[in-house]
This record gives sequence, C-alpha cells and structure tokens, in this order.
Amino acid sequence: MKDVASLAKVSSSTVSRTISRPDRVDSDTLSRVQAAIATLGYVPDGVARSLRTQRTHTIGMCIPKLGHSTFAETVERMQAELRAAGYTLLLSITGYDRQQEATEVTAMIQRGVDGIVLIGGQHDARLIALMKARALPYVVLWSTHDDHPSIGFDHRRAMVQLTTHLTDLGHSRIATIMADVTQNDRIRDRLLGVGDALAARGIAFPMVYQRITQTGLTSAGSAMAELLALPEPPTAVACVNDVVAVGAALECQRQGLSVPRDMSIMGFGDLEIGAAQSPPITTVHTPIEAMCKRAASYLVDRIAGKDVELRELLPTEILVRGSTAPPVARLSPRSVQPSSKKRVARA
Amino acid sequence: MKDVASLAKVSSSTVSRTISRPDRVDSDTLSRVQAAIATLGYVPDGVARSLRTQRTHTIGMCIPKLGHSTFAETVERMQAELRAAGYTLLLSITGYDRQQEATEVTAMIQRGVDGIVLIGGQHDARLIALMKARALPYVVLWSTHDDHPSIGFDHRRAMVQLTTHLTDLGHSRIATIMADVTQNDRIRDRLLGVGDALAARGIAFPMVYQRITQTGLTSAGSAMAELLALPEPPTAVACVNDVVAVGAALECQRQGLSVPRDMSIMGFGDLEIGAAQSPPITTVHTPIEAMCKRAASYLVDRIAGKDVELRELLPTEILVRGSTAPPVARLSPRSVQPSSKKRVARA
DNA sequence: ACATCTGGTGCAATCGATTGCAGTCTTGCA
DNA sequence: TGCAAGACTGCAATCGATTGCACCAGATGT
Repeated sequence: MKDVASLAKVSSSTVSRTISRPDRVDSDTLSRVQAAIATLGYVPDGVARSLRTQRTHTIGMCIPKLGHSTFAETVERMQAELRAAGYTLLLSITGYDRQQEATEVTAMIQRGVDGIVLIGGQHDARLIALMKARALPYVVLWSTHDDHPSIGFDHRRAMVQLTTHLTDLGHSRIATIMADVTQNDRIRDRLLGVGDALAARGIAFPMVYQRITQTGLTSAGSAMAELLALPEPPTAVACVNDVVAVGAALECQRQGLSVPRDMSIMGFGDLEIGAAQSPPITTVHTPIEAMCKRAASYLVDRIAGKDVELRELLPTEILVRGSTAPPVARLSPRSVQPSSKKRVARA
Repeated sequence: MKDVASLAKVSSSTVSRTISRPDRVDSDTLSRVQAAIATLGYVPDGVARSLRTQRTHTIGMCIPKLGHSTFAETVERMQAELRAAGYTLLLSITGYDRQQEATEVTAMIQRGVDGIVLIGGQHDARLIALMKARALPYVVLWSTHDDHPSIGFDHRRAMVQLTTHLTDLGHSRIATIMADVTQNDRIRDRLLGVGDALAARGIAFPMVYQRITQTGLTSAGSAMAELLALPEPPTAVACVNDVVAVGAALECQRQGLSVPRDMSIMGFGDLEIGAAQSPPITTVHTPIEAMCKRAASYLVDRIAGKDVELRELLPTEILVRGSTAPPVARLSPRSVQPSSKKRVARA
C-alpha cells in the first residue's frame, strides 16, 4: 500500500479511500492511484482491514454431515446466498458431535467470523453462552426454537400428515426406519409425529417396528431386511429421509417384493434420489432455498446492526407419489386411490 | 488481552507467551494468567494474530458442485484432514464457472488464506499467475497436470479398462452418457478413454452414441431414453459417473428393460448409490481419502516452507459388478460370467 | 471584500496480537 | 566471593489497513 501511495504520489489514506469510497477522491487522483494499483498488482490485505474494521465478511457454518444428505444442498444454497451478500463461508463438518462442534465454532470465532450458521437446536451450552456474550449473530436452520434465532420446518406435523396418509390408506402395521433420536431433535420430532398419528387412530406402535439406522442406502437396506424378517412384518414403512427410503425400497426389490403393492414406503425431504425412483417415493418437500434465503438475510441484517428477529416455521408440502398404496390384505374399496397419481396437501 | 494482563499483573507479552509458548513462562505466573483468562473469558483475537504472523490457518477450497456428486466426499475428507492439521476450510462452489472461480479465489486470497485447493486443471490464467506471484501454496485435485502441483487419477486409462471390459464381454454397440466436455478435462479424458478402447478393437463410436447430460438422475434418464429411441440402440452404456449410471439404469427399468440382460451399464467413481443398486453398478473406484490425505499434507508442508513437490497419479481399481454382462444377441458361452460375482482388476 | 462552506487530502492514532532485545533476578560453579 | 549462564519478564516496534480531525484552496453568498 505504501508503494502504491508513493508511486501515485499520494498518502496511504488516499489509497485506502480509492478502494473503499472512490467518490471521496478527486477523479484525477483516483485514476492515478488506480493506475499505480494496476502496475504494482496490489491486492489489499483483508486481515489488516479486518483488524481495523472488526469485520471479516466471513460466516462460519457447521453441519453434521455432507455425504449423501440434504445438508449438501443447504450448504450450496447458503453459500450462494452469502456470496451474493459479499460473505465467504467457513465450513466445518462435525458428525453430530456437539463437543466437536463447540471446538470448531470457537475456532471460527477466534478467526473473527461475523456470524454463525448451525443446524438444529442442540448445542453445547457454553458455545451458546459464548456467542451471546459476544453478541455474535447466529442462526439455527432446519428446526425452530424459542431460545435461538431459527428457521425450519414443523417436522412433527409433517410426519403426522404423512403417517395419516398411510392410515387413511388402511395401513395398521406401520414401521419406521429412523436415525438415533438422541443426537437429533429433528428426528425425534419426526418419530413423535408418527406416534401422534398412530395414537390418534388407536393404532399400536410397538418397539420392534421402530428401527434405528444410519443414513445410507446399505444400512437402510439392512434395517428393512430386519423388518421383513419379523413374524408379522409391517405393511408400510416411514423413513427418516429419502435416502433411507430408497435403501429400503431397494431391499424390498431385492427380496422380490413390489413397492407399493407389498410394501408402502415413505421418505422425508424430497431429494432427487427419491423422485427419480420407480415408483417415486412419497415424501414431504422442505423448501430449503427459502429457508436459506431468510436465514442469510437475517444474518446479514443482524451483522449490519439491525435489531431483527427470526423465529419462523416454513410450510412443508406432502408429496403423495407412487410408493404408497393401500395394503393388499385389507384393501377397502372406499379408500383406494390410483397410486401413480400425484396428490398434494399443504401444511 | 490488556485486561487479562492487568488482572494477572503481568505485561501483555506474558499473556501472549502463556498462550503460544507456555514453557517459556514461570509456572506461578502461568497459572495466574490462566486464571485471569478464565475469569475474563478471554478469547485471543485471531485476526490480530494473523496480521502479525502473516498466517491465518485457513485454506480456501473451490469446487464446481456439491449436490449429488463426488465432491461432497472430497470436501468432507479434505476438511477432516485439514482440521487435523489445525486448518479451517473456506469453501466456495463455483458451478464450473472459471471466471467465478477466479473472483472467489481472489477474495479468499485477500482474506489471507494460507493455501488453496482447486479441482481439475482448467483455471483462469490470471488466477494462477496471481497465486504464483504471491508464492501461495495451492494444489489441484482429481487430475494431474505438469503445470500444477496436483494429485488425481488417470481418468483416460481407467476408462480404457472399463470399456475394454465391455468389448471383452462382446459388446460392439457402446454408447456414452457424459457431461459437457468443454468445461471439464476429467470428463474429456474419460471420453477419450472410451474412444481409445473402441479404436483398439476397431469398433465404431458414432456421434449419436455420445450423449451429453448434466449429472442428475432425471437428466441421465432422459439421455438414456434418447439412446433407447435410436433405430439401433446400444447394448452397453458407459456413464460419466455413478449417479448418471443409476439414472440410466432406472430409465431402463422404467421401460421394462432388464439390466444387465438387455443393457449393460457402467458408472465411474464408486459411489454408494451405485453399489447399493440391484444389480450393483460396474464402476471404477477412486481413492478419494488417499488423495485428500496426500494433498493436505503437501499443502501443510508447503505452508511450513518445505520445498516439496506433488505430481502424482493414484491407482484406480475397476470394480466389475452385476450391471454389465454379455449382450444377449451375441452371447458367447466362453465369456459368460456369473454377473453377481465381483471381480477386481488393478490399474 | 470578507465570511462561510465544501471537496480533497494528509497526519497520526488505532485495531490486538507477536517477538527481538534488553534488563533483572537466581542459580551454579570455580 | 565473583562472575557467567540461564530463566523470566517487559518494552516497544511491527503487521497493513481505516478514519476522525485538521488543514487548505477555491467556490459561493451577501
């Protein structure tokens, strides 16, 4: 910067102003300085700028997993939104480990991020305290909470609707393939939703019907195989997400069962992998783009010092597709629907 | 920091040393300072430290896409490796847009990243010049190049092997579903590999057999449909990656064709989505973990000032699985193999 | 003709750490 | 007892920008 200044025969203040507020600089001087910048290939030092302005234009984001999951899209969207606002994303993948997350976010805070994006409501208490103490803007995605600025979906309600769709079809032996509930409030809510819907119809929901698995086609397949091996296997399975649903469907296919005739299968999240299947998987659409848009603009506003709030539940949309149909055993003519037709219900 | 210093009745130098080189501080003083740090909840300012040390412990990474692709795993691995070395990842997704990539990486450089990770060999010339001018360590993943520190695979050779597997089975009408070659040297190499293998056997490779598509189950399905609609459809299809292969297989299934009896399908990359299919997709395994390990340690060494080089081709492994078999028309008893068995060849 | 305003520029303090050097106090050894 | 070595600690410069304030010249108003 000093070199630029002396080459253009101005002070460093003017160089600085040339970059940050060109309108405050005489047009003659401006072009002289710009020429100097060009010939010297000067790139301003963001670290020094950040030290002075106390702003890094960097947002930290922690997600549990990137692999075959919905979070990839969340990251992609979030990154796009933030880039548009002039921010860069610091990413960390913490594998559902709260402690790890706390460590990583603390490191991010040390690096001076202007804001934080987290997934879900369960976090290390000291981490939350740290962010609040520093008045560091942050936002929680994928679920909504009283004690966090957050935007998400009503997982429980969506699952009630989805499960009610199954009971309406006449199913009474309904199983779930979920992930470990303790690590994840969103999945807990989905499981509760299944319970709600079944309880409302007085349908039993025995523990043997509640399988736990990792997200992944293979492990989902094993879980499905276990269900099929039961003395009285279910006629329908609600899965924690579309990947698991596809894994379950593939296992059925492998065992010579037809979906949806012999087994109805539901997913969650409306991923392409589910939509492209034949039959396509009945699921619930989660408007990730809208979620990321709102979250990003909240964060940006918050960083700008605005006193905004965010505590929002976005509507979800049940997508009834070909993978669910009435059970063969107790096919009641009244409730039969052409299973290939698409029906939509709003939440 | 000043507060901590005065509370502990030492100078700020000592506070600094307490954090960075505790062995240089008297144990009494040390504990006094640590106590002060704890009571004040002091977190050192990484930006200031970076300004002074000229090191941010941050690595910038640009990838083309995150969605349903192999790059998710690359990011996840890379992040894990770098974290272990004390680095945080700055991520940007640039959608195969070179200009965008240049802009984003420049922004990262301004933010003071210690190193850069890029995918593939095609980049904006000014960007490369900028990195070289600043002697900024960087590494290219997924393909190897003379003019970049790089580590990848021999896509062409792997594809030759894969295609030769098809010709060995007796196929002579072999099509490809690739992505746009102009944006991506890796895909170009794979396409060249198909050409090589076919030329070696004197088999024609007409343009109608060379479909271009986006990665994605749905668009892959349409490409497959187009191939099937040809007056003389292929008997085997080599796809740009496993996602596309699965999309193609699903389309076949939808049209009532059986894989591999009526159509042999090959993928690339050994993703779970391909392995979990029935039949599982024949593909080539790319050792992403090893690649990321080597790349990360190269970068770390480079940042540490070591004068290391990296220009490596990692071995790939052809995984012959159930989705490929001899064509029905010219089934020659000698070359038939049980299609569910797995056979492995090293590259 | 004089006071006032305004646009353009430079000075110098500041952001919050790190670190070479020098000073002080022990301790060890001859 | 004297002196060197060694262990701690503090001083102050430094990293590279930003920005409030002061200053100056020229324009404007009365």
